[in-house]
Amino acid sequence: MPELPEVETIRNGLSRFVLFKEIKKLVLLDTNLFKGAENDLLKLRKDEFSQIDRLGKALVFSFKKSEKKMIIHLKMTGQLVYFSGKNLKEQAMLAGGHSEKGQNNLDISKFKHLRLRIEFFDNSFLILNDTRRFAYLKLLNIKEFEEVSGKLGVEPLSKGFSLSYFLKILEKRKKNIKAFLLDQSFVVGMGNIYADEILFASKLSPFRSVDSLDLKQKKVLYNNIKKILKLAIKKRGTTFSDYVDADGKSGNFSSVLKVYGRKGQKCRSCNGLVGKTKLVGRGTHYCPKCQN
DNA sequence: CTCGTCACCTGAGCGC
DNA sequence: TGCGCTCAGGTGACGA
Ligand SMILES: [Zn+2]
Repeated sequence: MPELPEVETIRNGLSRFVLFKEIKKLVLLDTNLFKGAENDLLKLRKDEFSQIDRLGKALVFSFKKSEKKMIIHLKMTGQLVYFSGKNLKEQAMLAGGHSEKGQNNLDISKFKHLRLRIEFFDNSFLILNDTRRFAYLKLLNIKEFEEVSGKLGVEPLSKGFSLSYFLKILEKRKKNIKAFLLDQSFVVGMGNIYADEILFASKLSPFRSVDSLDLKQKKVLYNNIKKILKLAIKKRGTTFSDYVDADGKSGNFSSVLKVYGRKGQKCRSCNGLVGKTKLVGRGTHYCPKCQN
């Protein structure tokens, strides 16, 4: 899935294209995506998206008329792609999700796993493509939305994520440190890539438990969570090497990756090799020499 | 509480 | 070519 920096990049991209455009219809192409009543989707006709927010790794669409919130979680392979509707081959705009190799020519025929199409009256449209079909769309009323958001941890780039708060949630826990970073009920937004990168930057072994960290290490970890996520957002995510935004800029964090996906390659900080193991159910990349 | 495992799905890559 | 296996950016349920 896109992790926090990717979702933030998607949010920014989409906000430039789909806000305050009159919605024609939402065409559900895979009932796996949305389990609610399809009639609720039809009710959005002639409404408009008024705002797009990010909640952890999910996108939250608000409407001009409807009180409901539309939540889209892209999970592992979901993509949101905007098409202007004028020239399918040239004016498509990858506004989100993982880009795949050879996908820089965004002809719609390249998207083989369409799950949703949101059509606007000006003939532009947004598609949701998702190979593995883990992505979901939910339409929630305010109460349901607050229930969902209430279960999530703090936003790491918000004011609420203070050092003292971080130290507090680390207290009295024996959880594995990587499992802690991945657990969305403590701090949202980190996934497998950034957890590995943040632990490397902090010179902390992914095998450590939370209660083994001293104060200095906790501070370093805290600072790196913010630093790495901010840098990744600045680079517009790890998975956007083919992405070109409205200004024609492309960017990617993948060139900055230190350990993720670099098994067997030379560590960027020492002369050792990047190792890989399975930890808390996930492939985990680390440098055994640099991280203790 | 914390961990491991499985499930949800599909496709890519690799060894044979 | 094809088969079987492992792996993949996420998350939730279940049992030890
Ligand atoms: Zn190293």
